[in-house]
Amino acid sequence: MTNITAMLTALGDPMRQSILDRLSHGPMPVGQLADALPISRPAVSQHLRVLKDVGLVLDRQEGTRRLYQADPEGLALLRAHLDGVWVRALQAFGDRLAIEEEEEH
Amino acid sequence: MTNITAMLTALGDPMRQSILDRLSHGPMPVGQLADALPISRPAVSQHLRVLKDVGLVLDRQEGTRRLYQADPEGLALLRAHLDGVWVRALQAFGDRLAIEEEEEH
DNA sequence: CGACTTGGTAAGTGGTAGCTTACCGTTCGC
DNA sequence: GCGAACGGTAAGCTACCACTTACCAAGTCG
Repeated sequence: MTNITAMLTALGDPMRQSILDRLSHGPMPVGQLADALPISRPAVSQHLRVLKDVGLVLDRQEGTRRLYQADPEGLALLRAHLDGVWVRALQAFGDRLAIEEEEEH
Repeated sequence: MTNITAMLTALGDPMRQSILDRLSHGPMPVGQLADALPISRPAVSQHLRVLKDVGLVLDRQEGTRRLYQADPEGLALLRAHLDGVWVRALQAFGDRLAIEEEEEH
């Protein structure tokens, strides 16, 4: 299981998508996330754990609070992978069009 | 539920990730996918249905077979979204570094 | 020290996602 | 037309995942 697979699997949950999206705007403590979401604080903690384990989120202690934020490095990896898939799909798509073109004559 | 959310949720399953990855290399019939994967053909059909519903996969009838392939357009949407998240995270990350720099003096 | 804030962990539960087998529809070649 | 190849759908089962409540640990401030 590569990192990318784990990342995509982690992002399979809409709540985690929402959390990562919010954290991409800047650091946020757990409580504040829980206030903005329709789930309990422990649930948010569990989601953050998952996101952290796969490298999509960073955290640091700040007094009694713990600030989480999106990890640009992890996102870069995911982005690069998806880019590869997209490029290949585009290539395959273009190839097919070329073949059809060929067949018309 | 936007398309992007649905796409990410669909990609939450490793088997679907594998399927989309294979389809990015070119069109493939259902049976061939099932042969290459450790699940039954109906299971593959169900996954393809999900991927198609969210716009990540295209299909066309070809005689008795049905060819599936990755949809470059859908992938482009997903790519663009992830790009946005990444850019924001990078921005937020840079901002924080700048503040720390400031505080040192 | 002692109260309060903040958050991670444990245990338990309900819902659902993914799988299988069985069945049926469609297309092609003889 | 008939049989074979190919694939979608139905029904049912199991396992896991997201959630909740309850509890505990750590830091802060009076």
